[in-house]
Amino acid sequence: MTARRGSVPTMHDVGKLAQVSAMTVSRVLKNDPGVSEATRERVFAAVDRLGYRRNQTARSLRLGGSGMIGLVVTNLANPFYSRLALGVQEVATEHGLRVVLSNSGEQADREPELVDGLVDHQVEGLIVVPAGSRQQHLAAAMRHVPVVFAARPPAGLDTDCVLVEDFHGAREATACLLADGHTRVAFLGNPPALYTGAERLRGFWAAHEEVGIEPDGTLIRQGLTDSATAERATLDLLGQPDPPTALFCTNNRISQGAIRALYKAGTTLPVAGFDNFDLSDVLGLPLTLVSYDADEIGRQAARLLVDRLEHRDGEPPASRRVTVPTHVIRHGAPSGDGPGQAPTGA
Amino acid sequence: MTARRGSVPTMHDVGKLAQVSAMTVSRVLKNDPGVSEATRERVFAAVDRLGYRRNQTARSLRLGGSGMIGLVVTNLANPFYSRLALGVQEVATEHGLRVVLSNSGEQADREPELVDGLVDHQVEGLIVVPAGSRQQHLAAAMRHVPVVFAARPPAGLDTDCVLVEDFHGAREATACLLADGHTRVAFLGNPPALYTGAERLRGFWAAHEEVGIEPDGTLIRQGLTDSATAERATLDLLGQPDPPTALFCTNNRISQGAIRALYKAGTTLPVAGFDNFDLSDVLGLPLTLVSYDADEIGRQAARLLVDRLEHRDGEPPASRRVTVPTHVIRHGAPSGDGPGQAPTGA
DNA sequence: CTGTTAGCGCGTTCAA
DNA sequence: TTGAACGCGCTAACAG
Repeated sequence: MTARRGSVPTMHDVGKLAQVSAMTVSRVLKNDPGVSEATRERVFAAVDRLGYRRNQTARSLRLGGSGMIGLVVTNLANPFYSRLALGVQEVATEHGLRVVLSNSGEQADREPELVDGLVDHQVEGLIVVPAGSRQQHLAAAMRHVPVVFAARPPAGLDTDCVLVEDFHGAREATACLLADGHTRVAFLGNPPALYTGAERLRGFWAAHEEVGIEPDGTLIRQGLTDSATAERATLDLLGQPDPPTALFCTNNRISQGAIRALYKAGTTLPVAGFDNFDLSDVLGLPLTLVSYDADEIGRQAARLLVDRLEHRDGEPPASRRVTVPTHVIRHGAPSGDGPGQAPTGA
Repeated sequence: MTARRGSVPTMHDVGKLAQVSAMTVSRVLKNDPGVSEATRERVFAAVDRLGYRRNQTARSLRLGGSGMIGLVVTNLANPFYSRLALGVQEVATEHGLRVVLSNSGEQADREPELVDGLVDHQVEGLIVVPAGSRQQHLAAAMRHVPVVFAARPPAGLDTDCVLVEDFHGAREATACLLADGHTRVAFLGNPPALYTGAERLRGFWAAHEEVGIEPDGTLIRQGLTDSATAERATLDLLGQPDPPTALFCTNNRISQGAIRALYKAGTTLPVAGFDNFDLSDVLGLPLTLVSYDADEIGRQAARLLVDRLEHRDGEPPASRRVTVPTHVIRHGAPSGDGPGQAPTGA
């Protein structure tokens, strides 16, 4: 019952069994109307009997299209990217496309081979969350297939991309803390070389300027890459002579690290951060989160890509930039007005 | 700079530019020793100039192997499965294999087409987390390629599979609650039709038997499918005349739903559950979690598959069943012996 | 309604 | 050291 070697049936085999040519089998399987009902049935019977399945590789070669698109993400273990991947899958499936997924593990140097490999496999297009700022390999890939950027913009490449409102979201969340009277808000950020890191810092800064406060340089920590580094940075900040009274974190992992640090230190501080995460509503902490639909980033990226694939033969449309909106969610401490979530807008 | 239509260069094009035959290009790209250094260089130059990439589809057709394996999971949004997918990726990459990922969304009826589609795409093998108990389509797929089951066992199919210690883990965690003196432990479980659901209930029951307690039927809720249903079930239990004094949850989503219910109800109850999850250590709840390495399930499954692929031509080895170990983690309430995690084995 | 021819891009086999 | 012929499995275009 396991895979029988040397036995994979071909159209020819099916045809022989059904007493027709391979061509007729092809027609039946394609639902070509010009086939008599009698032969149709014979063919289907033979297909069933042999367990025949069309060889999509051969079809791709003949038809010139693999029916696959490639997706490269930086870290599938981050719910953000798995949601993004689901969004891509959803739209791809609607269009009869299969998704080949690669994970760069945030190692920028691994990305080129992943991208090249996907191109070799004849994917018809690519959606990429670029891991680094070097993007020549993506330029090269664009000579073969359309490429859509997700979550981070292209650097000097003319192509579609889907972003979230990084600046706006960071500004808005920071403004919430400032409006609550905080004047010493710490910034816990990912590497500034990353677009999102830079952009969210800009938003943080802008919010301060709007209320006429200069952020204290000693409260700014950048280059945090995961929950553990964020935890250490937070503990460090708490131990400073003049510690912060609130925190702003640029992504979910950093927020979680900061929260863990506060927990271990036995302290509570208002925390704002980019990205919502599981159980954020039951932590009993004053939490201000920049939330958005990660699936939607994937869906939009897939739509842009599909659109380009469908207009392959005409003039390529001008490159587009889509932005997915953010909104701020506030969770209160349980001591506030009850344990429920405090709904909030801007 | 975008994909130039009608321009994808072939080996022939490269050969023309390098003034050799396509065959020689093929040899150069394959690192075939029998090529003069001079021509090698000319060929590589031409490859660079044209941005040539071998057509993997054509190679697959000729060589009879796509270099891809298929992975079907039920819910990529669940960190458990994205970790599993990462584990698969890791091992696949080591062996030069690419992973094509499909998400069944826990809809058992969608699974057959996903599996068939992957087979059509000439994947060399499949790793499947089966969504339902109907598995004929998987039997059919096994006629084409080896199939490894992950997280849930095959039903009447003779093939490899990787499981976690469902029974053992559930028994152990439940035993912890019972050892703490609880006699009314509620069971919040996923559908009993799922192997994991049944198995974990068995473990729950066994732990009770071992201390001579008969579980109260009114405290057993099965068929929970997500965090929301678990939350409702928990609230319902809490409102019963004779409510539970502790909870056992069969997976991460159910645990989270239960925790949310407790939070909303303003109550605290010891919770035990299968699967670890982010921030479980900072909730300040008495939490007993059955933890294990989800990546490892993927890695082991991939190893089993690769092993079969490598022995394709010999007699297929007898089917194997691998089990990934679990261990119990206990987090204390902050009122206990300090806010840190209480490390525990047992 | 059905079959034959040809070729998608590549690599194995054989010959030069 | 290099090239020509052939075929992997399938299907568009043309017979019949």
